[in-house]
Amino acid sequence: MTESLHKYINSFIQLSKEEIEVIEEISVCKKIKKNELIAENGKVCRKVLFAGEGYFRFFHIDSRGNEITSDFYFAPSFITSYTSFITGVPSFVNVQAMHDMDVLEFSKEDLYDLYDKYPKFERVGRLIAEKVAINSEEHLFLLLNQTAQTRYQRLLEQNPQYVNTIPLQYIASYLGITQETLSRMRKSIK
Amino acid sequence: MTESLHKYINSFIQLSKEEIEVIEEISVCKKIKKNELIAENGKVCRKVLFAGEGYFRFFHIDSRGNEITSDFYFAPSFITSYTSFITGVPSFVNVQAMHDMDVLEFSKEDLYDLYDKYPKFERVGRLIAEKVAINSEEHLFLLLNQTAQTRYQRLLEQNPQYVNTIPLQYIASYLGITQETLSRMRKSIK
DNA sequence: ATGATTTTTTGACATTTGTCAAGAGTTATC
DNA sequence: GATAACTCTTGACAAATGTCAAAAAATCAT
Repeated sequence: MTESLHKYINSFIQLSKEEIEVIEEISVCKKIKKNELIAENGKVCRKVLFAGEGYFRFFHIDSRGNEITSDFYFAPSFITSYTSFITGVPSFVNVQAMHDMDVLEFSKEDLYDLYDKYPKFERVGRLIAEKVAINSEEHLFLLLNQTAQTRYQRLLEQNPQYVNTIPLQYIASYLGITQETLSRMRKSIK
Repeated sequence: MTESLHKYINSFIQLSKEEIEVIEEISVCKKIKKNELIAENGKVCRKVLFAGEGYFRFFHIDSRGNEITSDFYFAPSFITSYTSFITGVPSFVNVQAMHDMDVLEFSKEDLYDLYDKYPKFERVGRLIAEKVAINSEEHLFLLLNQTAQTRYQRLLEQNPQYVNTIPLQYIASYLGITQETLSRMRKSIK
């Protein structure tokens, strides 16, 4: 598991032996159950997880009581309710694990300590924030510019290993359409 | 102008005299004309601007030749084609000034130098990246969860000083609807 | 395996939104 | 201040998507 984390961090910055040890020290292994919420609407999220495999779903309940899936995060990645973690405001999204899985957990305090003590980790923090920003920007761009059908096909192409296991209703709200429309769309693609 | 920049940076981190001087040294004052593109589709964006007043529009041309406004950025703020600036990939959005205005320009090289030399600026970089991420996340959330009408009213409330001067067509595509639909919506609100 | 639960598909119909075209209003320019 | 260029509104109609209800298919738990 820590193996997977190093590989991930190494994909954007080189860490020394010491730095690897330091981050290992503050990480806590956890087992997460399918459907478990790692961040919850109304609660402040004070931790970040690192997942080496599997994926997470971001969702909330809209004014009419429907669950709306706003995002999927595919491993390897850090996962948190980003806005809540950063600002300390209660999360408006729920973040849900879609599988049983092993993760590494980091507390906000430990992470901010790291930022203070090691400029290198401050940089890691910046790079990850930039990654999140770029990801959201792309998601936004796709939502505004591509039809639901194009976005669905893109999701299929980019995450073939997962997409066919995601319940249709989740994908539909992620695409901003109803389940029925997605079902019909799918049929017409074949 | 630099005055306004310090005030802005100070709103999230305290800078020393030296640090203020350093950032002044690498900033270049520029005059920007209304409608000027500060980042352009297909071109790599290697600079960040700081604007003390006014606002910018992010847009691109969709597959059918229509201009789609994907975002507005209101001063005070740093402005760039974020994804292109960070990744070095050609920008997919155009970023357009909506007024004549004065801005400060920073080159990528100078900024990255600053990151290397001063951990404090590395942190500023992180905080700004986080701000961008949070902003996109919120925009995404609104797009997926609120009706066009709610989003329009929200835009009105949050930026009353600008919204009534933004051409309707820009706002409409930002909301993901047509100009005609927005016009009818507006009528029904009154 | 079998019944229960969940997920997906389908149909009929209502509603929303888009499209196209024309006209009214506004703003800029000479 | 008249003309042109742009922006906004309106109407009639078409197309896309949503809603509700029910059936079919897939999955889960005992």
